[in-house]
Amino acid sequence: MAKVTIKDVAREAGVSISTVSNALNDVDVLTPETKSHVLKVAKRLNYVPNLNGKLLKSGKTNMLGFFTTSVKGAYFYILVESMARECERLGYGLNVFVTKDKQVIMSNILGGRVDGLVIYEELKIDEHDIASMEKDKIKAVFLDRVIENETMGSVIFDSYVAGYDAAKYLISLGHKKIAYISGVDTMFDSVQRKEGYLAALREHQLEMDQDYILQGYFEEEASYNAVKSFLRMHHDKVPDAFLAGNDLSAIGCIRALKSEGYRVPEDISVMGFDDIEIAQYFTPPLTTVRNQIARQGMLVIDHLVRMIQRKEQGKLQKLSSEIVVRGSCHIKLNRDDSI
Amino acid sequence: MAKVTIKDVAREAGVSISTVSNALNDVDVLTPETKSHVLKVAKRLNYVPNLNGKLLKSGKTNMLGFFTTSVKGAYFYILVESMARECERLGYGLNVFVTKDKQVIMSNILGGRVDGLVIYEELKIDEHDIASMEKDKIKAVFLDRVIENETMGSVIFDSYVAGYDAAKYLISLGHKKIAYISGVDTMFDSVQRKEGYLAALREHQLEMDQDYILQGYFEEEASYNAVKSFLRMHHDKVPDAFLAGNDLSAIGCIRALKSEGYRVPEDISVMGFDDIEIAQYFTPPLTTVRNQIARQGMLVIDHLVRMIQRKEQGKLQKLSSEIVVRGSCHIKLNRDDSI
DNA sequence: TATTGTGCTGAAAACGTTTTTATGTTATTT
DNA sequence: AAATAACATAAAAACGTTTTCAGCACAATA
Repeated sequence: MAKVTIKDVAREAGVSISTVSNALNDVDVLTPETKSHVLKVAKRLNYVPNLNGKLLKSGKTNMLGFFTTSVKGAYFYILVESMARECERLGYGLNVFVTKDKQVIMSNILGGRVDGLVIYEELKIDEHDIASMEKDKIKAVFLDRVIENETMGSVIFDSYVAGYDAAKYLISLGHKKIAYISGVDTMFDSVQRKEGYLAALREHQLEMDQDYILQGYFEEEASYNAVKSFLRMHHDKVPDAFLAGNDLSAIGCIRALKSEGYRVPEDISVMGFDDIEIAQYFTPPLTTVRNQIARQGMLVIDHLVRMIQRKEQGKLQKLSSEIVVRGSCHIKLNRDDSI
Repeated sequence: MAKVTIKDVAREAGVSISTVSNALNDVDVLTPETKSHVLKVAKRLNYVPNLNGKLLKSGKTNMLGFFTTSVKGAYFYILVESMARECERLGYGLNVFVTKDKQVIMSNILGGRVDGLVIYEELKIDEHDIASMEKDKIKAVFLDRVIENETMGSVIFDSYVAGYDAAKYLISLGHKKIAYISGVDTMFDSVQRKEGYLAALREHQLEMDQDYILQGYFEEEASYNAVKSFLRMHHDKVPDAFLAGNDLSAIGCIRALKSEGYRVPEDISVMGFDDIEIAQYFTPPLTTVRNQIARQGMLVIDHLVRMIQRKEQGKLQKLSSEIVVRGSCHIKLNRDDSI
């Protein structure tokens, strides 16, 4: 690589290195003629500053990093896209690191390649890592973990409220017997959604039959099987509605219901979470709960930049979600129960 | 940021800077005791090497960059995921830059932050940029642009063959009157698909009515409208099959056909391109042509790494695609035309 | 004319590493 | 026992920048 350095430009222009640097960085101390001459030479030589040298000296990268173990799924591309847009607006570059190797991540974080970072968990950044980041005053925002200290914060979805709102919506349609297709019990969001659902039921004094909690593991197939076997075992207590832990579960559920001869939404309402792309194209189009992913991306970058530039403290932000009404739920007019 | 540097470690361990460096980098020249002592001190101080200093000196980053204007859509996450996996296997980190600012991109590329790069076009990297990259011996692989020189190559999908194969498949089902819903005429892939389709028709001496080429712009709505107005204008020559430029167009097409009273696939076959996630969930499930995206990601990284490590030349690789048979096409038994 | 002030530019230090070369010690050979 | 080889460590140079400070013209002041 026959790189042209600042030295070459200096020699070629017949000035010193510092003069070149000043010209390039708009330090207002040079004669207009000197400056324009230097710039002309730099352009002629196709000079591009070496970032490593630059950063080594200045310590600022104007780069934010997003660290994640995966980018699979619509969640990530919406998130990354919105973060990138916000970064651009604020004059930062965004840098996505996809790796499962914690060592790589930590050395990039602490090695000074980015001014701040966004972290999507799963990779077990433990207390010790957090502590050493805190000690070094690393600015970071977490996406699915609650952290709140001097230099680190979180922007998360309030899944409890989401679950609560969803259940409440089904109740408002007149449903009484609402089953839940649970996700993965080790995931925070999954648990929160279920808790929210349970809270809504409790609040309305609806029966909370243990049989009404199925295990769907956030998967279509597992949910299909769970619903199918439930229907066969419990002819006597078919629910009015199913609230599924995510849209895939809802789809599996609907397929199971159809194959057992039920119509959705005429006979039974089904509601999901996430509003995945498929949701609107499915038959029936899925009523679901949508997280404000793009909003999360925007907020996370804003928060990070404020911590960097204005030395603001880290804080916890919770995002509400919105119900997307489509065609998989139906108003239930139930004469005996009406006022 | 109270950063601990190599100097601090040296002082604390009572040895010189170079000894610390050698210990950390496994240069086999130190007494085991010295080495382990230094490592112990380094760990105790929580020392993490500054990457900028490191890179400045060594010139190697062990990082590959992916430069793109957007990551929206399933294509990107499959691609990025597979690139990341391959990078990990080969001992590189992957770094995704999402920006529309060509300046940022060029300065990162030429500024020495990555050892090599993958470029997704749209951002108009012009001949001048390419030339300066070539001069500096930058290693790069392009994803949707044909480049082949000393240090740069491409891995692209052979859309011409894909279009040809798709049309041929429809012909093999017995269809004679095959309409095409065109995409965006300025996009390379779009044009290639259509050319392939036309070639297949020509080869089988099927009629190539200009009216059979509709404009769908790769959009659902536009395709819906195009098909709808076609059907209303040309009752006399309804096609046996539609080949749509992408799956969204196919979906729009099917909706239009249904709303005009045609059944798919019983009356008319419809085929798409891309195999987007929705395709399998749509009713009817879409028969389509799938690109080997994950394969592309793998190949592109391999190629890049071979250019970097083994000084191989850049080359052009074309990826074939595969037909995914689902439920939107039907065998047409046409008595009058059979042998 | 001698002094001070002003405006540009250049020299040199610094950033945190790696790598090359130098130095000093101990072991080996003659 | 002297010369040499082998080894372990230290010192210094280098990577490409930015930045601080010194220096030099020249004009303005006394």
